[in-house]
Amino acid sequence: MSNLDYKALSDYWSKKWKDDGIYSTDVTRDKKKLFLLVEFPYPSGEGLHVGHVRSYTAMDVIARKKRREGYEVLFPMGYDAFGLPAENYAIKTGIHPSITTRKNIDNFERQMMDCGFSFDWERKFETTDPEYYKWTQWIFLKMYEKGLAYKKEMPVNWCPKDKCVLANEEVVDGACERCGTTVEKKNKEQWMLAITKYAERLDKDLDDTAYLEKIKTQQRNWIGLSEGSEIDFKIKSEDASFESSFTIFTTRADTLFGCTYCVLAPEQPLVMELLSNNVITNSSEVTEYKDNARLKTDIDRSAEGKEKTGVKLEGVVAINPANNEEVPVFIADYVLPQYGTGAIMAVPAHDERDYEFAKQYNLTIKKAIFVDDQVFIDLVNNKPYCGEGKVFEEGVFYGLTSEVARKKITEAVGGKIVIKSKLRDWVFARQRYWGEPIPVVYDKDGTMYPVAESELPIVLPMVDKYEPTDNGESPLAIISDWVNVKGRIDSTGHFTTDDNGEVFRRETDTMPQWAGSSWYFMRYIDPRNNQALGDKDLLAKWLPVDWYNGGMEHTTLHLLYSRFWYKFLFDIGIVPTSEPYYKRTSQGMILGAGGVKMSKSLGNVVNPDKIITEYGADVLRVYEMFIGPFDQSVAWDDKAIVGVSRFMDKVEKCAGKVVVNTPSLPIIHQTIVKVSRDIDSTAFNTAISSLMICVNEFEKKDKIAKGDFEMFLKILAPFAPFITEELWKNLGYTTSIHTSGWPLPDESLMIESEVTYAFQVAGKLRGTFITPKDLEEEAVIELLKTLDIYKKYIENAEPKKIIFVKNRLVNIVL
RNA sequence: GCCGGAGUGGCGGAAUGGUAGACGCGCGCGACUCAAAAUCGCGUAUCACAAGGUGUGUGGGUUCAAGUCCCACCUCCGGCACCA
Repeated sequence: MSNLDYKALSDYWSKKWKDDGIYSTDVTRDKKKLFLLVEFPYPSGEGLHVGHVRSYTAMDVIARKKRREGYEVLFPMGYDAFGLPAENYAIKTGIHPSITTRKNIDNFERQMMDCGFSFDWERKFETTDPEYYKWTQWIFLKMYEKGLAYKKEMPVNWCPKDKCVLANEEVVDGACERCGTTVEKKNKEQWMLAITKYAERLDKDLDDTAYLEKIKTQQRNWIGLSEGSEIDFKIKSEDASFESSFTIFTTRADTLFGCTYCVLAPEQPLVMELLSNNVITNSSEVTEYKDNARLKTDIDRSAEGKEKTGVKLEGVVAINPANNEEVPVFIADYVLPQYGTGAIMAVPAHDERDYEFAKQYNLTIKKAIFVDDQVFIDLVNNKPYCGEGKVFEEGVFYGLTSEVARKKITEAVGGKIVIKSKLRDWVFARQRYWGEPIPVVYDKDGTMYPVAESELPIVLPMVDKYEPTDNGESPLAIISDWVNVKGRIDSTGHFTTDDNGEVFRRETDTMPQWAGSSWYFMRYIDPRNNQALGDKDLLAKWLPVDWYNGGMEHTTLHLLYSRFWYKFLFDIGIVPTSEPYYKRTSQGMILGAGGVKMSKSLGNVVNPDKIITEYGADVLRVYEMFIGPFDQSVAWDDKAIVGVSRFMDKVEKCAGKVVVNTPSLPIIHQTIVKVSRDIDSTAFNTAISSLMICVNEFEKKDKIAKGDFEMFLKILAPFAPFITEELWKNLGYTTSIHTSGWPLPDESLMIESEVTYAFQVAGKLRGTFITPKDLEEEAVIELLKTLDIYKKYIENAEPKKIIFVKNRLVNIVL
């Protein structure tokens, strides 16, 4: 066991580093900048998770190395402190969320200090600070000004337990992401952010980033761009007394000739129009189906899976613009109102879903495409042919490939090529207390006005009750001296408070938790600025973030949302680039023993405090870096920690063998090369492995050169900041190891004088032999021929071919 | 169904096309000890007494040489999913 008192070590050095400010960033300094970011935590009552430690240690290692390579590194930390758990806790206990949050933050901070992360704590802030959310509200106002924030009556996802509206992204398999309650549909007037306006850029601009490929792919899938055609269909009553039209969206305009019916989403406005014009002869049936669809939750609607339902609109027909054929029109809930135009042309011969529906309702199936006999074969086999082909219809399009036909046919029928996205606008409001107030007011007629910038921040008032009201309004709604505010509307249409003015009513919805985290990284650059969200020159200098590491679970929500906000801020001239993060990486999850998810119910959650108490923070850090490939999920293994603990003990022991006058070993120079390269490529596990190999070599020696050991400590320091600092001090240094230069290997000392060759016969390994390094082929073969292994396998046979790879192998083909 | 990622000892995992299993855990034997723990040393893919053979999910292929490259599959994990 070690002689070191880890607790005392960590307390001493944490304080010293803080006092000396060795990790603080001078953002104005004229040095090469590097902005490294990790996701700031939500300060839950559970405290720091070993998953946080994995992510934070990894970037801490990078930060420590880069500082010592001469970069001005910005590596900050803060807290994403608004959110439901604190509020739900308040409902249960009556304790104000700010109190719970404060307590949790203090605990998180203590834990992060214990871990020795080299954050610049001077830049810390919380999203719940009014000086911070002032700027969250300010961004909202700017979005409102540009028409990107708007209110809309719409069916929203409603969690009956949390009494709260959820974003689509927060609904997982039809249930509330947080509490698992089945989500209901409810019509509400909602604040929305028009993220869909940025869909194309959010996809395209990924090209300019260095995100991990899987992160790009996941974002692209989520955004779901597809290029297709919008084509108008006429619709009329059978007696031609009524005429109208609708637009369909299709990616397969090449199959337009195979359209044998059309389908509208039940929610399509045209359906209402047809009903109110009394042109549908089975209106009661249609109305019933429509009402049913509206009540269904998304999960009911899709859970029916393969069974498709729909109702024919009797009394009307649509006209296929390609051939002027009359086709029937249906409403069916397999057509989604929010995607495309909420209306489709159905081509059962070439689309799975249309085919299935056509079979069910006995509709005509007409082929529009051929590929040799494939289409025929498929249709006989009871399945549609959904691939590409050539146009089958006689006439000007005959024989055109799908790709060409899509354009030509779209053109011919007066349609247009468009790009659609699966993305929906972001529901940007919660009827809850613990969030940023939305900075708008309403007059007595209900007309809405944004507040003037000078009014910001709109501070969240203290309340006594946190329970949302039964009609789903925020508890803020009953704080009358906050909700009702006297003021006037200025010449620009903005509200300012004025005791002599009229009474207005504040918006009582608050922003979702994603708001504060959508721009937090920018604030670190200039965290105390009260004139702007950040000094323009400093933002220009420090943005974008060079490297952002975080969890895969944030790929489609936080990452997308923050990219959207950032692009908006770019458009209004606040930030210098259109992408916020240059590089994005993601650590794998840490699972419990046996590879199952850590959870309280399974009782397999590892508390970092416990590990630190038992082994010290250095061991925890090194273990988490050694545990497995950084980007892969790994199972926690209590037993394996002792290996790391032994390693640290060996390092300490080696310190006792340090002498001045003994030659440098090649291994240390090789290790410097390996560790440097591995840190840069996030191969932390192999970096630790090579450090272990190096110590094992040291151990075998009676004496270790002081220079060698110093270099060793220097490259171990990013991983194990406490012990290395202590041993460094013991070597007689008075300045921190963490401010020392990153060591460079001595190439001339790095090279071993001998190499081991593999000896192969016809590709099979038959032995090894040792030669001086860098011998030429002739000399090596010469030497080989004198050896027993050569005589044994080759004897007097004449080699057909000799493969020689210098310093590696000789392969003799007979 | 679509899109990603991964399959290597008892386990976590290493391997610019060039000695597969580094490093660590575990296990076995030994040293130290009255004893145990800790520590140190040696060993540890597999079949075989041995010579030698076989081995990186499966089947093919390219190559002097394949865990690595190519083709066809299988399994597991993650994401998306009636997206027209």
